[in-house]
Amino acid sequence: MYVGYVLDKDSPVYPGPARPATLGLGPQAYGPPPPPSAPPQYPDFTGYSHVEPGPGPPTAWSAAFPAPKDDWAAAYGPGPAASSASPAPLAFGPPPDFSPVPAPPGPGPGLLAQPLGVPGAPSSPGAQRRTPYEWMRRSVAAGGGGGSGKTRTKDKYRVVYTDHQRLELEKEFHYSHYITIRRKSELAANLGLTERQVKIWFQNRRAKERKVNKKKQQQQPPQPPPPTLEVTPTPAGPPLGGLCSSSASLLGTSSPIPVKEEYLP
DNA sequence: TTGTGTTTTACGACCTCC
DNA sequence: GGAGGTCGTAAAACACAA
Repeated sequence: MYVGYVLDKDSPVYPGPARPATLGLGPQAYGPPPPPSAPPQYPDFTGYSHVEPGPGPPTAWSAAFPAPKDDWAAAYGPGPAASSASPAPLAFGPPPDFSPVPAPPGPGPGLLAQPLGVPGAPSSPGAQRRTPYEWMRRSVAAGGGGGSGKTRTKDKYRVVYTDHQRLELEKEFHYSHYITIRRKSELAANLGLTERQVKIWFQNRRAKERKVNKKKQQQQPPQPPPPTLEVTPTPAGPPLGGLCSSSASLLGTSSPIPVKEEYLP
């Protein structure tokens, strides 16, 4: 959907493999559909401990992508095996405005200051409390399954993404709930995933977001509907309609959607 | 150790848009 | 027709209580 739009607008967006940090674009402006991303909307996004693979000893990151998926290799071509050889995944970092949540106190600057775990031991086995970010502690599980190319028709159809894969996906999702084609390609290449996986991850992530918001709404006491609700025109059907409807619930704001700079003429 | 509940990948069906 | 959207669901992975 909106392929042409995205493609047309996509080419000049990212001159390099990474989103230019100098763009200074807000989350709301990224992506053709109205990204329902707004800093206050993600109280559960408490920041990520960005485990930088860096030049240090190899972590689960490099071991998680031994080879491109067999059954996807034909459809998607050779996988980005270089993802394990270069720190490219980290070439794109959160934009300067990507700091909706105050970084927890601790060493290191910025959003990702809180250490996920010791590099090389990203699973924090000592952690007892089950947090919403439990996935941050279990990257090792993906070492055997990550990128193994199992499908539902095979013996093991589900793989577990590494912490770093999820981290980058979450960062991208936090930046925009809808990913452009170009960003999807970049992300897939950088993370050693297929574009299909990235797309499905975003779909599932949006579903999760809707589920969480729905639960929150159910937990909140019933509130009288706003007086303007009945006159609010319903946009076209899905995906825009569903998108907007979900976005409305997500955003809860009536502020006009700013047009991202890159999409301006 | 096992049972149970939750979360995470992955897919299919169906829809809209170009 | 193809792409991607939501929605529902299957099943693996995981956490936790008993």
